[in-house]
Amino acid sequence: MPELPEIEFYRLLAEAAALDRRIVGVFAPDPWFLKRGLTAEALAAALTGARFTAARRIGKLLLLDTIRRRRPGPVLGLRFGMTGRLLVDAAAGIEALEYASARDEPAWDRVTIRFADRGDLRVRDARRLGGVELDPDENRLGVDALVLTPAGLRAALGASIAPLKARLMDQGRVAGMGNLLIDETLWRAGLDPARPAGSLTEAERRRLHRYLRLTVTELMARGGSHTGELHVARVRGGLCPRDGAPLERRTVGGRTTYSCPVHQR
DNA sequence: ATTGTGGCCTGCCCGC
DNA sequence: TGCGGGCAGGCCACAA
Repeated sequence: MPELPEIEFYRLLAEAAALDRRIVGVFAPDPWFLKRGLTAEALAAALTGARFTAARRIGKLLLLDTIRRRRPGPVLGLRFGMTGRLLVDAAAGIEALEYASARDEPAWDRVTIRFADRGDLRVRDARRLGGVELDPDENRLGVDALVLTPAGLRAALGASIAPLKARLMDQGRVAGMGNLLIDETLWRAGLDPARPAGSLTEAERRRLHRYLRLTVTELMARGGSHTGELHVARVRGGLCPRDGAPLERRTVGGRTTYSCPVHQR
């Protein structure tokens, strides 16, 4: 599913292929996909005649800045939920998206933004868990996981008694981490996802910070959040790839969680 | 304020 | 072969 690495790929795709092209139309046939009262008409009115000037990302939120007649326009916010993909000129933003259908139906295009040169940018989302909005509140998101500092991590964890995993999933604290990425990170860092977030020692926090950055950047290089070492064993009855112990399968922070009871403490 | 829970949405896969 | 149910999870509303 799209987590930070996938959205960063989408950002790069948009940056490379969607900027500075004049928008001539918007096709948004699914009202459900338009958030915060946005309508297809309002979206078309906001974007027609405009161009994208920059592709930014905070966590899993992709932001496309616009300009029209030299004046800054609204920011287009794209969320991809679990099965969303970004397509520019019908080229896939990412080849194989975990849990996404093997099929690839144009009927799943929830928003299509057409450019004057006949190309287009689309959000294709089978399960409709993503969404589109104008001028999303960027302040609701915490620090992006890729630029999180040790001090930022300490602040994000605080003295909370909530499970470590739940705190890392909270997009208002740390933006960009999803279920797979967090399981992989905590598995590498040797930390129990159910540990109270505030119970980490200074050394453990440092270790978590190091592995968090390491895991995100490495999975980006490997091709996405589903390419981790833990991932292959992330099935019922799976064994820890590090020490061979049967992995524990639990719900932590409301999410199915796999962890190793031997080396994750 | 913090923490936890359930529902949304749909495709897929398993078991009968 | 068809079908029902469980499951996937990012995000949000809501409850305690």
